[in-house]
Formats: sequence, structure tokens, C-alpha cells
Amino acid sequence: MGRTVTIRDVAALAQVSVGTASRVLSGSPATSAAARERVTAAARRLGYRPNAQARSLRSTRTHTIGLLVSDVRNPFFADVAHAAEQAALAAGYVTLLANANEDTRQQDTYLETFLFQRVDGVIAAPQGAGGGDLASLVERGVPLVFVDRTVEGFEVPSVTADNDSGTREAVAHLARRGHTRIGYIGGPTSISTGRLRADAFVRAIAEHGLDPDPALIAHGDFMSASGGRCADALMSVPRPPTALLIADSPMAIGALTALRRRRVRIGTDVDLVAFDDVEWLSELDPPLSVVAQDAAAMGRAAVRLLFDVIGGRTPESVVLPTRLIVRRSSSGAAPEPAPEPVPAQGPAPAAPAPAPAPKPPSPSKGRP
Amino acid sequence: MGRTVTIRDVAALAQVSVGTASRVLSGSPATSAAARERVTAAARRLGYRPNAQARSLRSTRTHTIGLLVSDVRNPFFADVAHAAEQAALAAGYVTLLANANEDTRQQDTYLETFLFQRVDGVIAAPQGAGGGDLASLVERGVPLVFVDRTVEGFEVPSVTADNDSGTREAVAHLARRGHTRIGYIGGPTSISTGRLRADAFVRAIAEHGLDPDPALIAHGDFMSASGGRCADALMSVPRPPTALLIADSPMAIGALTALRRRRVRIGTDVDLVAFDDVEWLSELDPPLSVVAQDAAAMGRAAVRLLFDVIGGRTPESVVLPTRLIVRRSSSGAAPEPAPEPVPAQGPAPAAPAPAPAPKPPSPSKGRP
DNA sequence: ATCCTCCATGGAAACCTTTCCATGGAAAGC
DNA sequence: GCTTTCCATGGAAAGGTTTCCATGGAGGAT
Repeated sequence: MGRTVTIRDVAALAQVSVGTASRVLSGSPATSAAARERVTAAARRLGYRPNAQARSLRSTRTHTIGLLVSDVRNPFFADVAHAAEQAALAAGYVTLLANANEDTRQQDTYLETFLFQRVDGVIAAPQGAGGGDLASLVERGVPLVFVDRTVEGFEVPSVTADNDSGTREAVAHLARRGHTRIGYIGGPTSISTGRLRADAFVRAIAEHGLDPDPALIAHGDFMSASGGRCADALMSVPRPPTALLIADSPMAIGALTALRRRRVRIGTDVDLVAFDDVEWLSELDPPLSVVAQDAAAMGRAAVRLLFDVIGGRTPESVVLPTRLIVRRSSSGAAPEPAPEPVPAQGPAPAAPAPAPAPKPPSPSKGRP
Repeated sequence: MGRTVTIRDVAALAQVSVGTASRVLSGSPATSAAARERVTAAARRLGYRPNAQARSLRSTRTHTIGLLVSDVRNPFFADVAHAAEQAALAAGYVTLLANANEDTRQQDTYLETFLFQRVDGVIAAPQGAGGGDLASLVERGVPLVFVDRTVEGFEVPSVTADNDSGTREAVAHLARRGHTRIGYIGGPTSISTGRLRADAFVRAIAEHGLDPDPALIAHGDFMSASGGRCADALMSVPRPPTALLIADSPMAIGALTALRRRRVRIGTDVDLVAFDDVEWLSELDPPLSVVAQDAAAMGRAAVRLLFDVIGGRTPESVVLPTRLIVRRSSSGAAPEPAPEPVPAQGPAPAAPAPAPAPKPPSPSKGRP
């Protein structure tokens, strides 16, 4: 392997001092053309690569950001992570990936690690009350930005989706379809999106004068299996709901599986709307209506905000709009025969309601 | 923010030398109980956090690994990344995430960055001929492990799936179903899995005496959109295929969308089998038959191999088995009425063929 | 021609830790 | 009781870079 080549070697070959070599290599203006020429040539010739550790030891800048999500396997966070990582790279920053797995302890482990690694900033989809290491971060003045979620009591810029309007839009859509008993599968209350969406749901139900039966509200953990459990629970109450609003896509998949096992026909017996848009949700059986949020935009915005904070500014939080996309899981179109059944109508705040007539939960097995 | 607390402060408070403090904090055995006690107390009291940069500058160990995948938004790589990251964490390593986006230039950018960051090792799903920085890595002796893919001419331990047997199993299954013209949507030939699976496909077709028409082979780029383009292309040849084998799940989604647009009924007009298992593929319309590979096991194995390399050993490459899971997209079961249609038969190398009778590409619209 | 200014340069300190080496003291062995 | 061994400790060097400070030379202004 040989000794690694240092700036000293470059300086020697270029016949300048290490100081000059450093200035040239880090693009300081105080250099002569001659020196620039010789140093860059020497560096190239030796295949010199600056040592990031040494550099950041001296300059206290690591050009590293920490990205804490709950789980990259959740397609929503995969999108966020991908977008954030690419945006960071474009600015010369590398990204430390952390999967907290919706676990406060793992979250703390990672925040510790970020501190240890002296990251220049942290983008986090936080979990829990934010007592532990989240507090240490702000205390130590580590630039911090929240994405997707927030934590109460933290004065931290954030990028979130408009949970309230998204939820209302979905409920309004289902109400127009004639549903009065709408079930809700939400996330844990220890997560802001879990709380906000649930609250918005309750308010929207009230506004539309629908059945506020608390038995119609279930709380999962944003992961697939819990979606199935919640769907089973909701369908087991005396008068089961005729429509379901689900707070994220993994739980929607879980619910879908559970419902199928129960022989519940989605879009026919029960309407379904889920949060998060993912390409393949439109390829499901049936295609899923969704409250879409632009995860990539979220990731990019988070990076932008973080760089603002790093730069000493105090950016405003960003709330991104959501957008209801109605597909067959909540449009009651005929499942198979109809070609191109519903032309995937886009933002449809006041779309023409196909059939405002109440649709009783028909337990009949025959095709309509 | 105040000055950050260093080991010097800890030593001062504990009334020992920095040397002793260092030894205690890094767990050297050459310390007295008294010193251990005083130093740890002081460190806790001051909230001391070692500076990873300084530490690794001296010890040339960064406890960081680089993980280069093509795109975390691909659920397969999301699984790999998640598993690898968690396994690394368990060993006290942090993971630098890199999305090469199937782009050789971005790949090189990242490998440069890894070099710059002095990662202790790299796990890569490599792309291209591996001329550029991949070579620099091995040249500089950076521990390297390939995952999912390999590059010819590189003596690098790898974790891959058994592409050959997976492909054969899928083709055998389709052949048993009576298909003679099977279409193939593969990846780019610049990627080993793209080449290997395509080669295996061609061989399997020959072995079964099926139609080796080269017009039935299309090459995408492993990303969703290309799956659609390829499906369109394949269905446009004079005598279109009656079954499709697709080399990864994003392209399968793209193909599914394209086929649906063409009013091709999957599992009826055309059978479909795709590589990669992902939970929701079984929730698609229809549920997709897959050649499943255990992405999480791959990620974990890659980390294990990498630690072996870091530890100076030379581990054997690992080839993980694949497993054909037949679902409705290639089992011709009645789509809706039949409850629990096919009990998702597991590894079925010699499963009872449902109907060895050739099934002509019936353009009839009637249900069987 | 002289002085001043400016600027590129070299040298050295600083960043924070680990690790090597020497030292001193205590325990152990004769 | 004296020597040897062992081991915890302190001090200092080393790791590679950036940055500060001083210096010297060149060019411009008077």
C-alpha cells in the first residue's frame, strides 16, 4: 500500500511550502499563478487526496450531514433520503444514513453518533417526545432541521406536508361518496404526523356531521404489520366502517392484505384512501386512492433549510401541499371489465361526485 | 456554544494526564481502577464526546463504511441498505449512503468521496466496467466488497444471488405452463446481473427447446420507465410473447402499467414473472410471481464479508439461493371469485405442473 | 531614488487524539 | 534487604491539515 501521500509530499515535489500547497489546494486566492500551476501538477502526479479527517480537525467543518429517518424501506422515506442525499452531494456534502426504526433508543444512538462524528448538521424525522439526545443537539448548537415530522417545544425549522388539508380533503371525498362511518388507521401518538392526522380526521368527521364513533379509530405504528392488525380490529366492531383512511402506505399494504383475507372487496365493500403516493400504489388491486405528498421535494427543501441554518440564517418552516388522487379504491368503478376505468383524476377538491347516494356495506358476494 | 470540551479538560478535572484519560476512555487495560473511576466521572460530568476526526487522524480508523447502491428508491436496495446499515451499526460503524443512480460518473464521484473520507471499507453494487475509481480503491488497498453485482476482472469478495438457478427456475415454470415464446426484459449489459440473467435466460430457453427469437429480448436500465418501454416493444413484435420474465421489480411495475394500458390481461393473456420479492408485489393486480432473493440477508452478509476483509482475512464469496414464488400472474387461476386462489406455493422446483398443455395466446376476452 | 503598500510565501502553531517511551513505585522473588 | 519485574502513569511525538504571523520582494507613488 505504501505510505499515503500527504500535502507535504506535494509541497516538496512542487518546491513550495506546505502552507502554499494548502492554499492552492483549498482554493485560497492568495496564490501566484506559478505556484498554482506547480502544486496542482504535483498533486495530480502523486495522486494526492486530502485527508478529510485532518482537514476537518483543523477547520471544524466535516462537510457531512446526518440524515435520520425511521426506515428507508418505507418508500416515502426512501424518496426523502434519495432526494436529500443527492441535494447534499451537489453542495459537496456527504450523508450519513440512520434508520431509527421508529425506536427512540435507536434514534438516540444515532444522534450520539452524529455528535461523535461532528456532522455539520442533522436532518431528522424525529420520534418521541424529544427529551434525550435531540435536546443535546440543539443545546450544542448543532444545526438541525425536521422533516416530515416535528417535536413539540422545539424551535427547529421543519419541512412538513399539509396534514390537515390532506386529511380533510380525503374525508370530504369519502363523505361525498356517501360514507358516514369512516374508519381511520393512524400512526402512534408519539409521532407528530400520527397526532396531527388523527386530530384532523376527528375534526373533519365532525365538520361533515359524520359518525364520530371512537371505535372507528385505530393506532398502528406506521409499519405494515400494524396496518393489518388495525384493519382487522376496525372490521370487527359491531357496525364496521364502510371506508378507511390510512395514515401511510406501509400500513395501507398491511390493511389491504388483511381485508383481502377477510374477503372484503376494496372499492366495492369498503373504500380505501391512504397517505403517501408511491408509483406502484396505482398498480395495486385495486389502484389506491392517495393523499399524495412530494417526498422528493421534502428532501430537497430539508437540505436547503439545513444549509440556511448552517449559514447562520433562520429559515422559515415549509409546509408542502398535499394532493388527493382518486383511484379505483374509492371511486366505485367496475373492477375489471371497464377499460381505463377512472382516468386517475388529479387534484379533485370539488370533483364531480359519482354517486352521492349512501352505499350500505353490502355483504353480498355477487358482482354488482 | 462555548468551547467544545476536549480530553484535556477531562484529564484536568480528573487530575490525570491526557495519556491516562485517553487510555481510560478508549478502554485500554493499562489503567488503574482509581483512574478509571475519576476519568469516567469527569467525562460524564463535562459531557465529553471524543472527536472522531482527531481520533481517526491518529489511529487511521474511521469506523465508517461506504455503501454504494444504485438507488435506495429501488425497494431491493432499500432492503439491502437497511440491513447493511443496521449490521454495521451493531459493530460500531456508521454508514455513508451513496446513490449512484446507475450512472458511472456519479459512482466515481462517490468512490472519490469515500477515498477522501477515508472510509474503513466499501460495500458497492458496482456499475460499468469498473475502470475508473473502482480500480483506485483496490489499488489503494481499501477493503471492498461487492453486493448484488460484480465486475469482471476484480478479485473482490461478493454477495450475489444465484441468478442462474433463479432464471432457470422461472423459465422452467413458464415452460411447464406451455409457453413457447417467452419475452425477457433485462437490465443493461454494463451491469453484471443484467448480463448474467440474460445469459441464463438464453441458455434456459435453449435447454427447454423454446423459441430463441432474439426479438423477444429487450434491455432496460433496471428502472421503472424502461420496463414500460421494453414491454411495449416486446408486445409490438409480429408474434408477441405469451409470457414475460422481468429482471427486477421497478421494471416489472413499469411493464405492468404499459401492459394494462394495452388492455393485456396479466395471468390470462400474458404470464408475468419478475425478479426481486417485495411485500406489496403480492398485493398487485394480479399478485406477481417472483424470483425472490433475500435482500436483507445480502446486506448482512456483505457487512460480514467486509469486516472479514478489514480484519485481514480473505473471505469466500457468497451466493445466496433464490426461490420461485408462484402467484396469480403466472398461475392462470381465476382472478376474483376464487377465494385464496393459489396458496402461494413456495420453492417449487418440481412442483406439479397445473396444466402441461400448451396454452395459445388466446385473444378471447371471455373468462375461462 | 526612497518610502509605502501589497501580496505571495515560508514557518510554525493549532486542532484533538492516540501511542510510544521513559520513569517511578510497588510487588514479588531471592 | 536488595534486586528484578511489572505496571500505571506522565510527557511528548505524531498524524495531516489549515491558518496565523512575520518576512521579503516587487511595484507604485511621491
